[in-house]
Amino acid sequence: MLHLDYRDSRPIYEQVQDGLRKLMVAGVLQEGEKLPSVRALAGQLAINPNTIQRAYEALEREGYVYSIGGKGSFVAPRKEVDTGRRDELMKQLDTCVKELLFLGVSKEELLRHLETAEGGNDHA
Amino acid sequence: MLHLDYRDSRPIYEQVQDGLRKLMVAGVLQEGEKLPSVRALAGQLAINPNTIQRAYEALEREGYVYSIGGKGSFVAPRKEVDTGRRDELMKQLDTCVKELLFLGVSKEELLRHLETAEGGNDHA
Amino acid sequence: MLHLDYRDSRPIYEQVQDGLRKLMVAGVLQEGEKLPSVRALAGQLAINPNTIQRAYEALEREGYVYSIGGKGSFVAPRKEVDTGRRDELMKQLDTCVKELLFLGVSKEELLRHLETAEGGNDHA
Amino acid sequence: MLHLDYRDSRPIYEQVQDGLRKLMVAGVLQEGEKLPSVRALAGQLAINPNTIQRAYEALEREGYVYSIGGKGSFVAPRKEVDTGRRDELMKQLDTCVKELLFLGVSKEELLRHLETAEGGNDHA
DNA sequence: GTGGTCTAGACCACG
DNA sequence: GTGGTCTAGACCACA
Repeated sequence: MLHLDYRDSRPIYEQVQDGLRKLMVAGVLQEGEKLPSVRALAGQLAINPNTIQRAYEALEREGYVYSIGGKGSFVAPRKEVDTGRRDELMKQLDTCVKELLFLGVSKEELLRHLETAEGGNDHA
Repeated sequence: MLHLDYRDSRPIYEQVQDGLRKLMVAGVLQEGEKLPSVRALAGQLAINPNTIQRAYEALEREGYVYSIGGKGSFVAPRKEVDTGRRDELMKQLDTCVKELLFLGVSKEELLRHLETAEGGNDHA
Repeated sequence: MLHLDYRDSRPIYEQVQDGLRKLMVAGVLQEGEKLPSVRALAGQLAINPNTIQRAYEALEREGYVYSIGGKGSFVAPRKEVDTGRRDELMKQLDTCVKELLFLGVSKEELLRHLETAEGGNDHA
Repeated sequence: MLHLDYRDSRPIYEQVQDGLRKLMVAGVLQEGEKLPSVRALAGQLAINPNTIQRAYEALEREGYVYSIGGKGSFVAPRKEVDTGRRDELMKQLDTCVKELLFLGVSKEELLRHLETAEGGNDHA
């Protein structure tokens, strides 16, 4: 379910964080749904529980997840995601597009990509 | 010319790498143009030459720059930029757009952003 | 009457404790008034009676509440609130104000805030 | 320099975080000044470096501190402290004042406290 | 049983 | 030498 690459320079906890975020964005993990327990996911990915914990904490700070001690961690309503996250993504989008245009990708191809991207989440 | 932020969490060599790449994307550094020598740039930015060297090497691996032993480093034709770089950017764009849509940003707003982004490079 | 947020990081018993204290401070629960029984409140909030019990005990330690075995818990006269509580609040106020001033909030703004805050309790 | 209370319910890393923040607010640690290294402070307080690290991370997220890998952690300019921190303090101030008034502390005494509080930082 | 905290000790990237 | 990451294993508060 979650892909880890130990040769990647990005830390493991960040890969877990990004992977889980993607699952939520894709709708695989739905609002209110319980994430695997820290220990369970750690076992499944064969990494240390502390590392998973760290990923969960980061997601909680982003507003993607909320944790209830003794109960588990759950997918938060998307409305509660930190607005700073949106700004960050916008900036990233900008840099990305500029370089792609520079590299010769046509605006049409980018637009086509935008259309394709929208599948995967059924805006409640 | 190049802005370094020592308080940024990103390592210096990466800031140099990204900064130079942006200059090339923006057309400030044009194809075939010679980059400043490692020692010159290091002196100008008051940092260790090793750090500059590392940035140049990374840009060369990306295909943005080519080196001629004893002559220096030069801006490569954009056609020679590693295709992996383009793919990576495309993937990043995709992830970015998906998450933004998920967060409630309208497709119209994204399109508007796309139009705005294209300014800055006036090439064929 | 009492708002519980299961997604809050604060434990439930503390939310109950703070919630009841606020009701007393606001004058909704008046001196001598009987608090709901542990079992009744637990039922109403759909939580474990132990959790309510713990909140009541904490309020009693603070002096906000006194219990009469077999009769229930009652709102204490405000004069009987533990002086330690007052000192603690004073210290907290101090720290708070110092940091706000440090962060550039003007003394005038703080005073304005002070005036606004006093509404809500109409006692001698 | 920093007081730790193991019997306090608040976690150690939070006590360290609050303690350092107070030192910065009081002007004991000035803008740009280097904080003790993670290991040094850990040794001095006789606690684990990871715990200190966590406090530093939290302060960095608040904007009170910035870290440069391999160099150390430094006091950030106060202008860069997260605005959310200010809001949080304002809310805390409000609750505090309301309860103090309820407990019979006169408005005059609170005002006197406000005047007293301002010593300790020489707004550059 | 869960998340949250803490310890002890290790390795790495950075400059 | 520094901060950053990770592991292994422990204990606690909560409900």
